[in-house]
Amino acid sequence: MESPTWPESSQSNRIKAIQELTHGQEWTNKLQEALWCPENFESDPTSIDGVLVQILEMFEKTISIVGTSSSINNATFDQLLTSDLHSSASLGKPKSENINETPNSVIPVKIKKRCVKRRKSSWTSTKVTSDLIDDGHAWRKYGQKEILNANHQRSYYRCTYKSDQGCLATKQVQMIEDKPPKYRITYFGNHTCNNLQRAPPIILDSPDPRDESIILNFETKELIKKKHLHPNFPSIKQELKDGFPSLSSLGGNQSSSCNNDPPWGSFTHVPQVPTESVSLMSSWLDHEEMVSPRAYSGLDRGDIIS
DNA sequence: CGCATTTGACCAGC
DNA sequence: GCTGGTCAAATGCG
Repeated sequence: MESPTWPESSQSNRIKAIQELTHGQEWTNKLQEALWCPENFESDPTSIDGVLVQILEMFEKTISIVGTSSSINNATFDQLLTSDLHSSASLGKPKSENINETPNSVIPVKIKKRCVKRRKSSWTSTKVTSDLIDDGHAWRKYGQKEILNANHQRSYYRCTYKSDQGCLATKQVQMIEDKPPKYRITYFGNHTCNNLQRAPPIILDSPDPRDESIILNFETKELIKKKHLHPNFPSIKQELKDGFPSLSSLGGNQSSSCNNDPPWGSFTHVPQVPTESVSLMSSWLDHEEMVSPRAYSGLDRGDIIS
């Protein structure tokens, strides 16, 4: 993404924002170290809380800085957020639809069904989890495939509101281990659909429910100690087929939210004693084009695509 | 009847 | 040509 043009009056704000983001990156690295090498923090577990607080403060400062900048109004910001989505949406249109714009061409459905455009580079987030819990979004399964060198099939999900609101968010669920069950969940794209309900927090792989964990609430900036799964989580139907559970309940016909937050909604759950690899903040912080103050501020961007 | 899932086929990228 | 991602008809379910 090309960097926006910043008027001189906003140049200082830009510098401040970059400084805050740089600090945030440092704190995120510390958090990553805490997740991957918890033994380094055993002597002072509260330091993890401190790191989280620092990250939250970074977000708050950056949001306020950018928010006061007159160089980017809402329309520009929305355009920056969705430009790639719009382009990919147009690219992803079935070939037949484009052809239909040409009056003289009539293609039999069976001959040329569609034009499948693969995503090239979009916002992604990957996590490994042993719990197939609801991530707060409504997903519809649209495919399942055997993957080479994988013991289990991979399931493909897209946002339920894709047809309604053009939301292009998708995710893939791949079982990578049987015992204990372990799944790699990869999210693609940001939710652009508009759903008023908030997403419940995502629980990142906490195989042992007795584990004491922290919920990071991006809205209230509260650190919530928890002992159990979030009460809002529905129980997961364990419909096993070929050793792979149906994720229908995970996808959520329940009161799921489909707002424009990152897939983990407004909460991020950080196990204090991670037992599995987690690629979370670092993965989406790497995609600078997706780092958006409004994405964190919980503002509704549902009217971006209509 | 409407919506979600299943599954074979199609298609792009490598 | 192979592989993975997506489509869409068929099917199932509430």
